[in-house]
Amino acid sequence: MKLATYNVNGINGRVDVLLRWLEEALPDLVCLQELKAPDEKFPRREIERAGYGAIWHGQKSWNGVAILARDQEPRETRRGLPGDPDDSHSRYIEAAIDGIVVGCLYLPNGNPAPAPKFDYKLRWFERPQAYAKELFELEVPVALVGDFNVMPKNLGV
DNA sequence: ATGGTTGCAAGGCAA
Repeated sequence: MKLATYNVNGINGRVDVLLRWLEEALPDLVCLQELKAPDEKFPRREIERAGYGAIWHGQKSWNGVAILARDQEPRETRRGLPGDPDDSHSRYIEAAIDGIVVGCLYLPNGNPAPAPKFDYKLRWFERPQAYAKELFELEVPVALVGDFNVMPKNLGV
């Protein structure tokens, strides 16, 4: 299985490139971030025509995530992470496809640091970590994919 | 120290 992730920075501004890439790369599963479009403006038809089923969690102007599956419909298992009912950002969507649970994540950028936005990022980070433990305990195949906005170590810059 | 880019959407924000 070929699983890909792509921060599109605007699904409608990038849809031609996305379709060309789907045709060339033929990924089985695609996690998209930064749709920057509300649900009703997701280019469902174009993506269907390219041979992909899709689920999406959009938002006007910012954020927004989607999962595409080649020749099938992703079965949505969750939208939004547990732990904060007031979270209005569309940053997580999850589906079951071919016996795998696929989580598509777009973690806050958090720049600049230090600043309130960075604090927000660190707080937000707690929920995917807690939820990942829940998923792990299910002992089913899971792929958590997306734009984590994180580096493996401090470069000291 | 400043200017440098892009997308959304209609001015400024987020990245």
